[in-house]
Amino acid sequence: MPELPEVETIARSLQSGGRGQVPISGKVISSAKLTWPRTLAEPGKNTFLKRLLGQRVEEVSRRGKFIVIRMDKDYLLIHLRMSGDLRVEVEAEAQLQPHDRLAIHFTDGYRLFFNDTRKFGRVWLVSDPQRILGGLGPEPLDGALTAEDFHIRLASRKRQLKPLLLDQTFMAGLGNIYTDEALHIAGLHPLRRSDLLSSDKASKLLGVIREVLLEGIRNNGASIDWVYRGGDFQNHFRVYQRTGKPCPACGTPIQRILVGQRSSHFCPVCQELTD
DNA sequence: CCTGAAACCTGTCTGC
DNA sequence: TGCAGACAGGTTTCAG
Repeated sequence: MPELPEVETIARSLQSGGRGQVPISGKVISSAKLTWPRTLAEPGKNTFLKRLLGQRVEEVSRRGKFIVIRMDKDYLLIHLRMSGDLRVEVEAEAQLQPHDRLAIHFTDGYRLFFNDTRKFGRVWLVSDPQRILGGLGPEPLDGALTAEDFHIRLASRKRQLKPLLLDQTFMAGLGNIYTDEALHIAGLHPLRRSDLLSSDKASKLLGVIREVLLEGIRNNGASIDWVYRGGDFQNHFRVYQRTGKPCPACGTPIQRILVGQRSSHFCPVCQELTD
């Protein structure tokens, strides 16, 4: 499900509340239940359950599409992949729901549930988060990433734009929705080659990526289908899942093609392959 | 290095 | 109605 804005929304709600969530910082873990063992990337189940006990949650943040839970001894890293979600409930109301894969119990009676219909999500318990997160590309919203840097990074590869933007080692956080939306606003075809973009176009693209991500965060992310409720960005899609509907800029019907096995939605007039 | 296909999963929707 | 097939927010791995 989630891309950067959805993961950011979830991380913020666990850190500071909001979205009907109770913050978990300061809570101490008293036990945990793993109902789908493959959810655990590392360490093994027994070590995981033992090492979690007694750890105090210090801070919840985000890196790329990972939720980063810093505790007093270790880090809990959670990747929601396609259908994962997190929720906090008080003990009196807390019940295992269908597709709950992991429940973490706190000493004050609250519980954190990891729910993941499609079972693609993964959890790591590590002392050094960089070992897992170190390969990620820059954060798109990090001001340290300049337009010039971005242009150089684009030019150093010979890739189709769409798959390159989805590559988390190139840039961390973009997924199928926000990439399609950004390419549309930037007026760039998803199959355009990365190394042939002018520095103006590259600069424009970075600016648009930031706009779209910030718009997503402002709307608490996008809620589609049965997964992840509470977001509103799905009502602002310009091209994503709007095949055949008019382009908001020129009225031409939106087209859908497969690029790297992912649906890509674009306007054939606003996003010409050649320019 | 780049691209495409397959795999990992469950659920929903469409068309015959 | 039933059932096959396509498709869904992501990533990894392998073949060419």
